[in-house]
Amino acid sequence: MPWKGEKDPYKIWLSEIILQQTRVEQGRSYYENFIQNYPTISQLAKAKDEKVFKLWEGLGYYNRCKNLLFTARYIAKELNGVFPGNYEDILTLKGVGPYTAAAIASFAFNLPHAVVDGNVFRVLSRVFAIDTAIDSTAGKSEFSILADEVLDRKEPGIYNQAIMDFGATVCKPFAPLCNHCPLQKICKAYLEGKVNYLPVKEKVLQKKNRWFYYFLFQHDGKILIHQRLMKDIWENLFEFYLAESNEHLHWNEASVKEWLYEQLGIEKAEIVHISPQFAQQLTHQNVKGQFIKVILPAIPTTLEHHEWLSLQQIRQLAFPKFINQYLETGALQASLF
DNA sequence: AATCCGGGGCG
DNA sequence: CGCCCAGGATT
Repeated sequence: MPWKGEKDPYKIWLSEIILQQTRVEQGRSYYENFIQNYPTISQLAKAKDEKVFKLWEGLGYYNRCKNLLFTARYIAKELNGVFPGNYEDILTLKGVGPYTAAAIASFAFNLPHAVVDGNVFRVLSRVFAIDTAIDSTAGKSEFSILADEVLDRKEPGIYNQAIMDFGATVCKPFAPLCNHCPLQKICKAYLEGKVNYLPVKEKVLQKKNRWFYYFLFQHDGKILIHQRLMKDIWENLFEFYLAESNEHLHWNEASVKEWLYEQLGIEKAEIVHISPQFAQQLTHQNVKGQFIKVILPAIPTTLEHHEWLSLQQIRQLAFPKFINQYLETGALQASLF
């Protein structure tokens, strides 16, 4: 990893935020782009929200990006640009929880705080054959205490890196390399034949189905754009005019015109195109939908206080992948539609 | 304590 | 298709 052996708390913090629930190979290029654009925390603090979100586009969990900016500005202004140097103060930073605080404290300042991430849960649950659910409050507490007990207090940074590397490459979720494992003789799960049953999780997550029908309203060379600011998926990202449904709707020119009239009072509209179905799987919901291009000769009163942007302005904005899938088909050319 | 937040990779 | 990923915030 490019940040291995790194001692700059800014770079460690940035990489750890990027790597929350994110594979190293997925986050690497994002990390490099951020460091190239913002080599120091004060430069990140001065950045415009829109540019930072554009850099984060596609990485997911967009509140990480919001908190990243907030914390950069907090450190730049309130702490004179000096990154906090102890676990308790690091933990107070927005977007920084127990894992990230321990990672920064141990990697940057060699302080004795044990990281407990998905790798550590897995390694400890197997080596000690603990079947307490890792997603329960009791489990989090039990594994944190155990992780602290087995931490190497002389080299906490190296130890933390090592146990996570070990979990990622040897003690893997599926098909772990028990045959070559140096802990074979002391691993309780291996000795008891329980490796494939650990760690234990108790919660099963439910998936919802949602149908997103996006109207690309064009008027006078501009398109209606909306920023998602509600507590929902894709917070702070941009989108077109959204009609959401909890069921599959079948659109044709007549049903679109009827919908436009009944919902928005639009009488004159040219239905240019109705896209095929698009879909995206999220961790906790399935999003399906279509995109409908509409040219409006006049802006209806119901759409007056929305933002209308040119293609050039739209290209600067960060969109969810669901929309980018559609845009990548070449749906928005220079001549619009 | 329960629920929510993305997107990618892998078997 | 289900699970997991160098987790955290909110309610």
